[in-house]
Amino acid sequence: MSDAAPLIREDAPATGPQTGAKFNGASLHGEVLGRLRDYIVEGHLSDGARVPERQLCEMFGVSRTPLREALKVLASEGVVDLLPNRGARVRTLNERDIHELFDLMAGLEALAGRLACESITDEEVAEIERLHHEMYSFYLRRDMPGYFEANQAIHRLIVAAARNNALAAAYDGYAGRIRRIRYGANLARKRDRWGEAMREHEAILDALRRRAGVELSDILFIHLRNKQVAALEQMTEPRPIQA
Amino acid sequence: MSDAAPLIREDAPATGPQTGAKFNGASLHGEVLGRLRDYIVEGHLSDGARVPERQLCEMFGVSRTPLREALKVLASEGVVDLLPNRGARVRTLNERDIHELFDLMAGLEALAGRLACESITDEEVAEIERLHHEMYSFYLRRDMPGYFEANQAIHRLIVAAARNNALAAAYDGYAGRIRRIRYGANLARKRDRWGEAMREHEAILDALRRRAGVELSDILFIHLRNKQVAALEQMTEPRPIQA
DNA sequence: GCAGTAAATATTGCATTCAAAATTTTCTGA
DNA sequence: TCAGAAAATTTTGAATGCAATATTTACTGC
Repeated sequence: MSDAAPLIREDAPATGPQTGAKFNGASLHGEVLGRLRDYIVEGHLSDGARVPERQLCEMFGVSRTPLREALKVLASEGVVDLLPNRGARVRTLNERDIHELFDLMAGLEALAGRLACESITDEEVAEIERLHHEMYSFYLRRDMPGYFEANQAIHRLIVAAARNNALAAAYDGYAGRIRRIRYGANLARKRDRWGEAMREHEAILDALRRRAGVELSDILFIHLRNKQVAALEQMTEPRPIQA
Repeated sequence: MSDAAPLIREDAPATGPQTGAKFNGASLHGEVLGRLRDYIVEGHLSDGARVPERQLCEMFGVSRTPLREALKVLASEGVVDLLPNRGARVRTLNERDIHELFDLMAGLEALAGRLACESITDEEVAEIERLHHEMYSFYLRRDMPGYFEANQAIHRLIVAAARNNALAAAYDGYAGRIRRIRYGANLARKRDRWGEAMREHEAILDALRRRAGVELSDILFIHLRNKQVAALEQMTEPRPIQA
């Protein structure tokens, strides 16, 4: 099992390098949390499978303590379920969960839009306008990845303009959980839905320019609801995400 | 060190009895999490004070492992901050934090109202009506605690009627964090604000009856914004909560 | 064969241990 | 007396140990 040396963990499998700046590397717990969340959200432990504690420890090159701490946090985030004396199980999102999360995100973005109108600067609006035009040209060129990126950037800017860290944190958290589904939804974007989305974005930009908070809020909600429909269609139709 | 008997831990200080049914007693971690969160949110560790790990362990009668697991979760909830190698610090809510949380709650309730209108049953509306009238009579009698209770119940029912567990979980989480401030806000409710709140509640009920989602959403948001103003006034005016 | 049970194994939850910080206390020399 | 350094102490972060519970495997009687 364990030979003597490896405590130093410089040889730990794939721990150091690829971690980038993304995870809180200050503590093992922080790093393991980030990596494990990604690992699970990315679907590597698909299905309601038992989370193999020991195995993950070896994989991350840490002891069970920080791993288990990370699991508690993931449980509180709803990423895994904790069964008494039976460990953690991956909580796979069923259609209803996705529906709920999309609605919640829609509500958060609607809120962000409303708040943003209260304090967004002309410069920020200009930046969003710029991104909007960029996105539009991606649309004309049928460049999905580019479009997706610009789209995300706009939504992020709106959330940032809301000047509410608690909201931003909540938004990021949920966005992380459904990012795979969102991406899938965009991949399968049908031509007509795409055009519709562009038109909605026109309305978003317009409301933002006028600082029409309530209106923007409503448009954003509907916009995300429509995206949800597309995502759910994509989810059920082709294949259940992981075959 | 360990003689045979004491593992049973029936003599653990103040662990068993007062735990009530509130916390997830299935695991020590779950119980400690609930109790520690309460302990902190109730203000027993006020100010940005260092969280005394050892002391809390004794107090809860557990080892550091479950306590530290709980701390990680509380950190992810924003209740404490984790300083590398320097432990956890109570994160005290400044005025801005409270403003942010109130706005976020307002957004969540606005969402709940909108969703509720999509699927609330006549029975549920009737129950809310009943509570509304109850609340009104508390208002007439100037019975603050009773009013507060009925008020909370109405808001909870609206969230429940949204049929969105993710939303409900988020709502409960944030509500827990600011419950002390909310209570304070209600205690200090000025006569005129109270009457205003009642009128807003009339409008809420009316919109709910008509299943006017967008309208209800807007009323709820404004209602909570007004409550926020009252809360912040109360917060800054009298004294900073803990002397 | 195979349902049902008992032994063997693995996993879990928590306590304990230990090295590396951080903090506090004690010393030192103006 | 007191600023600054050194030593002692405490606290932290993480690994390891251990009893209790689950799970798997091996066995028994049909």
